[in-house]
Amino acid sequence: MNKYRTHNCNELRKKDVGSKVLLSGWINKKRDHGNLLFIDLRDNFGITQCIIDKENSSFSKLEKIQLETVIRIEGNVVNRSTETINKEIDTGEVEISIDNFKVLGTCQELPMPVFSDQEYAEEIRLKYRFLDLRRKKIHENIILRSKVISFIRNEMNRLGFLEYQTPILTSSSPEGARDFLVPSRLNPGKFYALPQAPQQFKQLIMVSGFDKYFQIAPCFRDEDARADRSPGEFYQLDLEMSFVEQEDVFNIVEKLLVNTFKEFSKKELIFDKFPKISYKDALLKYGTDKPDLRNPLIINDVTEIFLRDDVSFDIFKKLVKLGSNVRCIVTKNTKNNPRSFFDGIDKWAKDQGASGMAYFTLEKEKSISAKGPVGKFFSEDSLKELMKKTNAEVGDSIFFACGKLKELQRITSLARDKIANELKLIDDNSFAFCWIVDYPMFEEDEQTKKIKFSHNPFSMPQGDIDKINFKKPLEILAYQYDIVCNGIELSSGAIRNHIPELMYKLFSIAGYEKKQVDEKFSGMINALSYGAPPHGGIAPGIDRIVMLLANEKNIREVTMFPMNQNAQDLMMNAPSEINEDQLKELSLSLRLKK
RNA sequence: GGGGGUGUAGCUCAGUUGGUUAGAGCGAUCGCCUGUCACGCGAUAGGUCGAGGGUUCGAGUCCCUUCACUCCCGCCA
Repeated sequence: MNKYRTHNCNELRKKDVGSKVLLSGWINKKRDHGNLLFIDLRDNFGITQCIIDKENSSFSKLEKIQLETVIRIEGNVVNRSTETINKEIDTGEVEISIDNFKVLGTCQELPMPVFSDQEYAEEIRLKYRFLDLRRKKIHENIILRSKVISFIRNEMNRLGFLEYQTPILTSSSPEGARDFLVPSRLNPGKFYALPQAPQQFKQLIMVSGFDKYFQIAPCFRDEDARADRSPGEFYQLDLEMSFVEQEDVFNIVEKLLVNTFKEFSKKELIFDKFPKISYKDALLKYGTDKPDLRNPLIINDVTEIFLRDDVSFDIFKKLVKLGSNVRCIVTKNTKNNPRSFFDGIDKWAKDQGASGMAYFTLEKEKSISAKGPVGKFFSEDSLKELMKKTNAEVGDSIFFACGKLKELQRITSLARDKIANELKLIDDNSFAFCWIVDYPMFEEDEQTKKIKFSHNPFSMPQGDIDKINFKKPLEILAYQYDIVCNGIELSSGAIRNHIPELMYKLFSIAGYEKKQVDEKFSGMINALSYGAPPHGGIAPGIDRIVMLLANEKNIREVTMFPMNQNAQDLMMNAPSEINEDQLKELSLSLRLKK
């Protein structure tokens, strides 16, 4: 018999009454009645109430013991009387009458309570993460994460994928995020980079003939954190397939995600078959390439209305002449909303750095008119035209924003969320997935005006290769796609370019000479020259999937040992200084800014 | 790099227009209590009001600087 326990803390039931048991766990809570003491003993599995009275010689020792001390309890399982049954816990019909106990791990006064639903400052949670992780919600999140990963592994195997590991110490790549660098002792002055993703390796795996690859892969990017973005490291379900087209990847990933989300969440999936939205359409209708499709509001471009002579809204008209656009959001049947709702949106838009949002409500008595501060500037004809363009009806309201395209997209996208939240149009009990497709291969760098890759340089351009017009690179679309769920970007992927000549051609447009490509991507370009299969893949973010399933807004709530926003591990004190000998061995010297 | 928010007891927070000795709940310590499950009751200890400077007769409160945490922008193929 194990010397610590015969049962865990969630095991004992009515049928066990009368048996002698050993339980080990943490003291979750004590209720001391002076002559009678209740102890809630907790472990990973649950809670069991234990009880001892003054007759017992251990009573006074147990009475003094700190919460969160680890003890072993020896006692008898006894029935609880009907009125003392606790339905909140699985073991609530019984309790342990304590014979004796033993301290297995002492506990000092706690820096933060474990048994509490209170929220704590992250600083203290991260410093004492081992205490924080004992708390119910986050403990369950981490277990969920494990189960999700294990489920995904099984599904991938079932779908014919095999898991292969790829190197953690690899080479720095010029495109993309900032690399984490690791100095090489054996090669003074040279550095490894931690992989931003196993992108090149998974393509090499395809060239090596393995057909279907996946990996729950750690990825490292030295970029600033966000609520949904860990600094430093995160995990992707990295996958790649040979001899596939875009649709083949879509079919596999849709199946996988639908199964995973149905397995682990009770929320409704609005679409089993994910709608496909082109990048261009997404920016117009939603102002962003990661739209929340639970939100029914749609953005319309109505710039043309402001070129009409019977519209006299001069502020917008002037801006339109100077190259601005006007876009609007229609809210259904909001004619009776209070003035404060409309002004609130306008004020909010100003707080977001926009020049505000104009609005009016469509009304009809004898003729159609617009009611609101700027309503008088619109003729009935122009209103009819507007209604036709936007599907607005009498009783609806329209919010307008005017600006240069990028800024306009930003503010209308935010406004779409804001207005929908105000009107409670978003059903939080559902998941809305979509594909964003047809990303442009290239884009213009706003500052340098140079052409650069807009996403992944290894993506395959769309269309017949012989007919691609390289003279107009900004018009070339790529077989590049993203998955978005509830406004969160879950993954991006592509059909890859496996043709070396085409690769050189595309890199030359982005300003790389053949020699540079050979140097920087020698492994890849070399491999593509020795018989590469057409291939493609995608890499859904594991942390974000678990975040959605756990209904959390912050990625640290589903990460066991996260770093803080400044990329520091407060528990392990990383990063830390290293000594002179270590530096010397690596042929490094520090040049710190003062 | 930039913008917003927060910082008061071990933890979560209150603290009015600048005005006497900075408070509460939880936790800790001590005492009382035999059926609780957020047990109850009483007492005690516990404070560089993030730090530095300034204004003032007087600063937790106003001003300046700075630090930490957090959210956002930039960044993240």
